[in-house]
Formats: sequence, structure tokens, C-alpha cells
Amino acid sequence: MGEGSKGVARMVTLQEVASRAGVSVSTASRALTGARKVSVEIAEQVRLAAEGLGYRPNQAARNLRLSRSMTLGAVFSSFSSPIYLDFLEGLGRASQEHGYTLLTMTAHRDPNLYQTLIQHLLERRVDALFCVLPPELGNTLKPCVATGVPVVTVFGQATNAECAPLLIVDEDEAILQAASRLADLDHRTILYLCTPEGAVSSRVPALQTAASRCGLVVELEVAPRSEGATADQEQIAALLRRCLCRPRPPTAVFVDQCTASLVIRALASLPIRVPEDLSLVVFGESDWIQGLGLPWSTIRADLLEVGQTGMRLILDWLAGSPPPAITRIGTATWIERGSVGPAPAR
Amino acid sequence: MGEGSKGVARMVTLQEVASRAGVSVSTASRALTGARKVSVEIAEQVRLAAEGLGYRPNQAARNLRLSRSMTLGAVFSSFSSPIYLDFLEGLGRASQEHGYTLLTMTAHRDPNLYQTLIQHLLERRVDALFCVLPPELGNTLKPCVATGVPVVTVFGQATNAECAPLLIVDEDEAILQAASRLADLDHRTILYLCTPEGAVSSRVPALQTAASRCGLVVELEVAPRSEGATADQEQIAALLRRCLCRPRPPTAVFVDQCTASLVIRALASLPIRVPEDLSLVVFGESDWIQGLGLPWSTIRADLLEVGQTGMRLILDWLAGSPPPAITRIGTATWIERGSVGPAPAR
DNA sequence: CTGAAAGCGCTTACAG
DNA sequence: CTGAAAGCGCTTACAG
Repeated sequence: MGEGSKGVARMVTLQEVASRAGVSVSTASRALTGARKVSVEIAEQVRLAAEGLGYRPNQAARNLRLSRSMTLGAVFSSFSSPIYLDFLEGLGRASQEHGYTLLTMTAHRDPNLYQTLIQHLLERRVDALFCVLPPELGNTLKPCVATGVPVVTVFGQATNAECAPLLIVDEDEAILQAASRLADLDHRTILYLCTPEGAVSSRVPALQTAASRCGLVVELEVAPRSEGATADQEQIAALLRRCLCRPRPPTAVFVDQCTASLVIRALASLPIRVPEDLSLVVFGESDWIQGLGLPWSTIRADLLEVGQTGMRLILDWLAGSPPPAITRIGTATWIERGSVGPAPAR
Repeated sequence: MGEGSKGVARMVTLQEVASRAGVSVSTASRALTGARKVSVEIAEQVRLAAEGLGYRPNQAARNLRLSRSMTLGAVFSSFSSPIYLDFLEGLGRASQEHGYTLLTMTAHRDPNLYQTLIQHLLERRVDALFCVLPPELGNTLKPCVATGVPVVTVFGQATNAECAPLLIVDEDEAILQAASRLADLDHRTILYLCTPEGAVSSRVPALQTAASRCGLVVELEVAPRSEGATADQEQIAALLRRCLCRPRPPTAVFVDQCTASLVIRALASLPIRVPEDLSLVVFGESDWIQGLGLPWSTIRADLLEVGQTGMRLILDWLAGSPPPAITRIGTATWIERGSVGPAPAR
């Protein structure tokens, strides 16, 4: 293994290439970057020398000189759901295409960690930043925004738009389709069992608008933060039982992706059958989830496109035109599967 | 938005801190890093100046000077499965703890992209590299290894161990338990429906050893690469039908995580009931998958621990002691769920 | 077209 | 204990 076994990797430098080619570093640099004209023969010599030595430019040095990093930061609340993966893929591909490197970190919903990670990214001098963060952490971004580094918040709530531009998926149309379909199936009362985050998202007003247009009533319940624990499952079961005992109980329930499986299990434990006793609609889906072939009806966004749009926003910003406070990207679609059926007879 | 709206972020430099504190950059540096002694009052002045200006050290410059990057690269074949996420989390946390930044990229199983990404990471002067790559791409690492940068391959095949140290999960014990349980349930022939990668993995010999100890026969079939397409599902269905028509058909099937859902759907289409007609065991599971509450029996590894172990390997390597060619980490466990039952009567 | 020099922001021997 | 200087690896005006 030789030198490598020490874990000390001394890499070839431009200086070495230059001297092997018998030219100055300036010329070597110009020959390799192609910035200015270089005589053909010398260019060839340099090229050869570089290849022979296996030269790889040190981007850190290069970027330091050019005072930019060609690096983008992305902070996620967690990787807990495959949903974010699709977004991450989109972001990753787009940034690669444009020569940027994406630096991804997860904060595990810990507010302090968010601060730390963002500081870390700033120290790495990211050219811009993407954030997926809980609504109450909007002002976590304050110090970051103050540095003048472009930062875009994704999947956020409108309340965060004051701090930094927001990129959100427009699900209104898909929600309307879902509501209309439920109305056709004789549903009258629907429940949105949302996470604390969901409670302030644009899903609530969208559901209400759609419902009133279709003659439905929307109820809102905040589910406990899902950690996947059985305690959560029981809490949700209790909550659902309470809701379903009311005079005019909901006959359909909307849930966020991250609570979906808990809800399913809670329902199974009660036991309430889907869709005979209760129809179910899940917000969010990824290719991977789809591949499981679960019968969940969903309102699904093209996360890859969201990633690409986010990238475009940032590129434009870096090019001089900052994005509006809120950018809506309208690609959510309503996908009906077996979890939705006619409202049960009274 | 002021300056920020231009996307031009000029950040505070040590030079500015120094002059505000009325000292030299050397002293400012020493005060902040705490490397050498600095008089208490001056230290305080510097600290104050830094805080007042919102100074954040430029890690790129710092690392350039120290000729290291404090950056680790990780190349994944894809993010397609949540399985890798757990590993990624483990790696991410561990590297964070040790002050390293993790640079993650996905190659979408494209050999050329692998090369590109690795070059990219080398240009970023990563201190070390993790790779999850298809077995046929083992020598993709050659040029990388030649640079002397420590690189560890994870979830790889023994054939790759020639190129770079390998970190693999030891599933032998768990496989033995599964086999033994199946034998108790009167199964005699089991099928391993593996991906092309799986065909050369340590799972095959482990299964064979376990089977012969328990008096079982193992058959091996290579499933088409799963892209989630319906064509794949039909291929798998055809393959399964063929297998099950043999004289002594398998009564239990082992599948890799990435083909599990396809197989499930293929079985449903045939239709073959699980576990009445066929028992099913899936290699691999993540918290997220578990949360779905699917009745799959699995052989599950602690991916978080794999990530941490990977990190330790690299740290030791960087500290001077390269890892052995193969490191086995033995945390896989056998988890029995509803997909396993008695062998059907003949 | 080419080279010597300055500088990106930091750290660390080297003198005081 | 403190400062002036060199240097990490690169790029780019500035002279030739």
C-alpha cells in the first residue's frame, strides 16, 4: 500500500506540473484553465505534464483565490422520510450540473443543532443555503441572513417568509380534487390530523377553501410529534376514537406522510377498517414509497422538480436577482387508490 | 435586504478583527484558536472584536494552510432505499462529532458518474472516502487509491477487498437463525432471489452454510435489476412461477431489500399467498421501513453502527493504522414477523 | 504569448 | 507574550 497506508495523501500541485513542463505556474494555470491564450505547443506540454503526474487542481485553493466556494449548503430537519430524499436528489443533480457541490446536514429537529450546522456551513463559506426547518425556528435564520448569504427555505410555512424567501409546493388544486372526489362519495366531514408543523402550513387554508367549495366541513386535530414510538400510536388511537365518537364524525382523514404509518397502525388497533369505516388520504409520496404498492391515496408533488426549482432560485439570486418572498411550484397531483371509498352509511 | 439581495456575501476576515482589536493578525489568530498563550486582556479584546463583527473563520483558508480539508467524501450508488439513509445518518453524526464535514454524492449506478464524482471529491481534497459501489466497479477506485487517499468500501463484495478495505455486515449468525427457524417449520428448499450484486455477496455462502447445517437446500436465482418498473414485476413473477413449478419447489424465499416490494407485488399478481403458500424473508430494514408496520420477516443490521464503525476505521487510518482488508461488523439480527409460516403441505 | 508578483484568509515557525 | 514574514495552492492584473 506504500504511502497510502499512512493516510497521508500528498497531492500533485500546479507548481510541480509547471516545472515538469518547464514553464511558470502562471502559464501552467492559463494552459489548464484555458482562460487566456497560450501557444499551442506549450499548452500541450503542460497538458501532458499534468496528465503524467495525475494532477488534480485543488478547488479549495482555487476558490479561496476567487473568493467563492462553489458550495451550497442544505440543512434538513431529518432524513427520517424518503420524501426528502427525492428532494435531495433533485437538489443534488441540479447543483452538480451547475458545478456546485452540495453540503448536506441533518439537525434531528434540534434547534441548537440547527444553529451549529448553519454556522458550520457559513464557516465553509457556502455560496448559498437551503433550509428545511420547523416553523418555530424561522428566526434561526436571522444571523445567517444577516451575513448576506442567500438562503431559501423549502417546505416551510408562510410565517417564515419574513426571514428568507420560501419555496413551497402548491397543493391547492390537488386538494380541491381530493375534496371534490370525497364529496362525490358522500363524505361530509373530513379530518386533517396534522403534525404541529402541518397545523400552520398552507394545507389548512387550502383544505378549508376546497371543503367549503365542495360542501364539506373540515376538522383539525394536531397529532403528537411522531417518533415512531408505540406511545405515539396509542395517543393517536385515542385521539381518533374521540373524533369518531362525535355527533357528526369525520368519514375521511387527511394525514401528513410522516404520521401515515402510525395512523394506519392506530386504526388497525381500534379496529377501524380503511376505507369501509374511514377513508384515508396521505400528503406526500416518493418513488420508493410508491414502489411498496401501498393502497394509500395521496397528494403527491414532484420533489425532484422542487429541488431543481430551488436550485434555479439560488442561481438567479447569485446572478443578481433575488427571488420573491414566496415561490409556489404547482406540481402536486391527486392520486386515488384503495384507501378512499364511499362514506359509510349512518 | 440591502447587500444580501445581490447574493454577494463579503464576510468578516481575521484581518478586520485584528485591526479592530488593535493587534496583529498573528495575535488575533492565537487568541481565537487558543493555540498559544496570549495575555488575558488582549485575548478578551480580540474575542470582543470578533463577536462584535460576527467573525467566522474561513475554514477553506484554514485548511489550505494546514493542508487538510477536514472533509470526508461518501459516494452512494443511489439514495433509492431508506436503508442507506440510516447508514448515512450514522456516518454523518460520527463525522460531525469528530469535526469532519461529510460530502455526499449519488452516482445513480452510472459507472462514469462514479469516476466523475470521485474525481470531484479528490479535487475537494477530501481526507478520506467512503464508497458504496457495485462489485463490477471495484477498479473504479484504482486511481483514487493511487492518490493515497484512504478509501473504505461499504456493503461491498469480497472481490473488491483487493482494491480497498471493505466494511461488511456479518449476517451469518442471523441467517443461521432464520434457516434454523425455517427448518423447524418444515421447510426443505429455500430460494434466494438476489440482485446481480447479491449474487456475489457474502449472503450466498452464508445461506449455503446455514442451510446445510439445518438440512435445507438453497436455490439461487438472479432477479433483474429493479427499477421499480412493471416490466420488472412481470419478469419476477415469471421467474417465481418457474421456480415454484419444479419437482421440489422452494417453500420460502429470501430477497434483498431493494427487490422486496417488487416481489411482494409479483406474488400478489400470481396469486401466491404469504406465508400460506410461501414464506418470505427480507434482507435489510430501516427504522422508517419498520415504522410502516409491514409483516416482513427480516435480517436487520444496525446501520447507524455501521456508519460509526466506518468512521472509526477512517479515523484510525488517518491516525496511522490502516484497517485490515475486510472488517466484519456483527450486528445483524433475525426478526420474525408474519411473512414466515409453516411450509405448505404437499 | 509569457513570467514575476501580489493576494485570497489563515497559521506557525522565527525573531524580538 | 507579540509582530513581521513565509507559505498553503491557486489565479490574474501588471509588465515585458
